[in-house]
Amino acid sequence: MVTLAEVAQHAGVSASTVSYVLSGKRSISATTRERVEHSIQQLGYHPNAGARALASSRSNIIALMVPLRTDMYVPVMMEIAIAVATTARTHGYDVLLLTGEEGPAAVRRIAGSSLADAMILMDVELHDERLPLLRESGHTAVLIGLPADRTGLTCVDLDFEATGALCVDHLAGLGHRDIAVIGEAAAVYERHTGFAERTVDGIRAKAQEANVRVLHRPCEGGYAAMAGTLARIFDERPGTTGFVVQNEAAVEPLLNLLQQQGRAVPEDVSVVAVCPEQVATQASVRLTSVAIPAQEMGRRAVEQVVAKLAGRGSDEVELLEPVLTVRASTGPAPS
Amino acid sequence: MVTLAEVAQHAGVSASTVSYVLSGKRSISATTRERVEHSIQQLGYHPNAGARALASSRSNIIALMVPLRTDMYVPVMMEIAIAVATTARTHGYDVLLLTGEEGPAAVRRIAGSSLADAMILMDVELHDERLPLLRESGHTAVLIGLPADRTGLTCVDLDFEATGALCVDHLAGLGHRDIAVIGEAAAVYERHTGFAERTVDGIRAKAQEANVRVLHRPCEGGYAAMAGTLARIFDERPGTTGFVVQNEAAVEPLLNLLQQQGRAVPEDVSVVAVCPEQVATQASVRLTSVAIPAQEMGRRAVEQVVAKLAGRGSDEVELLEPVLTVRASTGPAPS
DNA sequence: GCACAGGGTCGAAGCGCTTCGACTGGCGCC
DNA sequence: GGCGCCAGTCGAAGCGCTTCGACCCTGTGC
Repeated sequence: MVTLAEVAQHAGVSASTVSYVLSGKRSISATTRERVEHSIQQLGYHPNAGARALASSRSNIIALMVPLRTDMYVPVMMEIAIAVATTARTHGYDVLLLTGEEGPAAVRRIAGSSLADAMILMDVELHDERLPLLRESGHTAVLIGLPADRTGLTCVDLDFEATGALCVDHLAGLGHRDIAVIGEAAAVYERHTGFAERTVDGIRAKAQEANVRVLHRPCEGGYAAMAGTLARIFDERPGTTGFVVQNEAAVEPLLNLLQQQGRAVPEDVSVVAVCPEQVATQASVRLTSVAIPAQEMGRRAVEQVVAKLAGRGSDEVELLEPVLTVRASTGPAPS
Repeated sequence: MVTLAEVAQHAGVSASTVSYVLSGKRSISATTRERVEHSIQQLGYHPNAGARALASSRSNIIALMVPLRTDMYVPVMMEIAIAVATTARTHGYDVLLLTGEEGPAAVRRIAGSSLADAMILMDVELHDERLPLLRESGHTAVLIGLPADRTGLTCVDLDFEATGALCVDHLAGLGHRDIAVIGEAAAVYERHTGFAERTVDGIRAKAQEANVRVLHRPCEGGYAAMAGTLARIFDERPGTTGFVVQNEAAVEPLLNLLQQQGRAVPEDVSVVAVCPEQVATQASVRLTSVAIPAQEMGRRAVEQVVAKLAGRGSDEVELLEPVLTVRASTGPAPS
C-alpha cells in the first residue's frame, strides 16, 4: 500500500502539504498541487480509511438501520436504502448496513465506536426503543418516519395523514359514501408503526369531514388473507364502493378477487392505493394511487444528515407532500 | 469518549493488558480479566473503530456491492443483503453497502483505502468489468453468481442449470411436450447475467434429453408485457401446456391472464416458477416452484469470506442444490 | 539448590493520517 | 525603506489501538 509519506517524498514536499492538497484546507500553489496530484496518480495512492478516521475523528460513513421485518413491503425499503447509498456517495460518504436484528444495542455500538459519523433510522415506531439511546449518545441522526416524541430529532417522511385524507377526498368527490380501508398486517399496528396509524388517522378525519363511512381492516399480504378480509368487509358493509389499499402486497389479490366476484373496477367499485408508482402502473388495472416517494425520502434523509454534520443542521420534521395520480381504478360511485 | 488508556488506568493495569483481555491473544489471569472487564462495563468503553483498523490493518467490515438495476427482482436482492448483514454480524463484521452506481471504480476505492477487509459482489455478469480489478487488487472477495472465468475466485450461487433441468424434468414427467419459458427482461440477457443464461441452458439440455419442445421468450414484468408475450407464445405454439417462469414479476400476470383466457391451472396448463418461497405460496394459485435460496446464498457468501480471511480459504465454486416443491400449479398434461 | 520453562504483565514502537503553530519570502503600503 | 501581512510550506505532535520483545515470578525436574 502506498502511503502519504511516499507520495510526499515522490513529489518532493512534506507530508502535511500532500494532506492539504487532498483536503483543500489550506491554500497550495498551483505548481505544487500539480506535482502532488501527479505523484498521487502515478503511485496509485489511496488514503487509508482507518488512519484518516483516527486522525480526523470522521469516518465518512453513515449507518443505515433497516428493519428486517418480513411484514414490511420490501421494495420500498430497498429503494430507500439504494437512494441513501447513492446520495451518500455523492457527498463523499459510504453507508453501513445495519439490520434490525441487533436492536437498540446497535445504536450504542455505532455511537461508541465512532464507526459512523451519523445514523439514519428506518421503520421508526411511535415509541421506538432506539430513540432514548440516540438522544443520550448525542450522535447525529435522521429518522425516516415519525416517532411520538421528536424533540431534538430530525425526521423525514411522507405526510401520511395528508395521504389518507387525499385518498378519501378523491373517493368522496366521486360520490362514494362507504369506504373500506385495507390496512397493513395486524403486527404493523401492534408495534405502533407511525405511518400506518397516521394514514388511518388522516382517513378518519377526512371521512368525518366529508360525511363518509369508513371500515378499517388490517390485512396480511397474499390471496388467502385478502379473500377472508374482503368477505368480511362486504358482509358487514354490503354497500361498500370504495377501497383504500395501504398494503401493497394486497393490491393484486384484491383486484383479482373483485374481478372473480364480478365486481368491475372502476364501474362497481373504486380502488385507491398507497404504493410506489411502479406497483400502480404495473397492476392488472392501472391504479389511481398516492405514490410513496421512496427515493426522495432516502435522498432527503442523507441531505439532512450531511447538513447536520456540516453544522447547518435543523431539528425539523420534513414532511413530503403526497401526490395523488388518477388512473384507471377509480370512477364515480354507482348510483 | 472513553479510551483504552482510561480503562487501563481505572483497572490498574497497562494498556496492552486491556488490549489482550479484549482480543484474547495472550493469556490473562482470571482476576485481572475480571478487573478489566469490570472497568470496561463501568466506564462504558467501546474500542474506537478507526484506531483499531489502523493498528491492526483490519477494519472488520465487508463491502457488499449490490446492483441498482431496476429490472432485477428486488426482494431477492434485499433478502440476500439482509442475510449478508446479519450473518456478518455473527462473525463480528459490519457490512458496507455499495451500489452499482459507482461501477468498477468502487472496487479500486475500497481495495485501495482498506476500508473493507473483503468484498461480496452480487449480480455478477459473465464478463464482469469488476473482476480484472478485483484480481489485480488481490483483495479477498466472494461472488454471488458465476462469471465465465472464475480462476482465483470464490463463487456462491444456486445451481441454475440444475434448476432449469429440474423444472423441465417435472413437466416432462407429467406428460407435457410443449413448454414455454417466460424469461427475464431482455436487458438481463443482453448484459449476459450468468444465472439467466444458465437456467435456459439447463432447460434446453434437459428438454432435448426428454424430447420436449421449448420456446424461450424474455419478458418484462407487468401485465401489458405479459399479455403480449403470452399471445405470441400461443400463436406460435398453440399446443403449449407447460410454463416455466423465471421472472417473478411475471408470475401473477401470467396466472391472471391464463385465468381470463379460460385456461385452467393446472388442468389445462401447468406452471412452474423459479422464485422465492413466499412468492410461490402467496400467489393466486399455490405454485409448484424451485426456491431461490436467497438467505442461504447470503449466508454462505459471508461464511466463505470469513473462512478466507482466517486463511482457511478455498477458491471454489459452491453451487447450491435446487429443490423443487410441488404445489397446486402443475398437473398431468391434458390428453 | 539451581536452571529452566512458561504464564502473566508491561513498555514502547509504530499504524498513516490530520492539524496546529511556526517559519519564510514576497508584496503592498505608509 | 521598513513594516506588517498573507500565501505557501514544513515539522512535530498526536489520534487510540495492536503487537513485539522483554521482564518477572512461580513452579518443576533433576
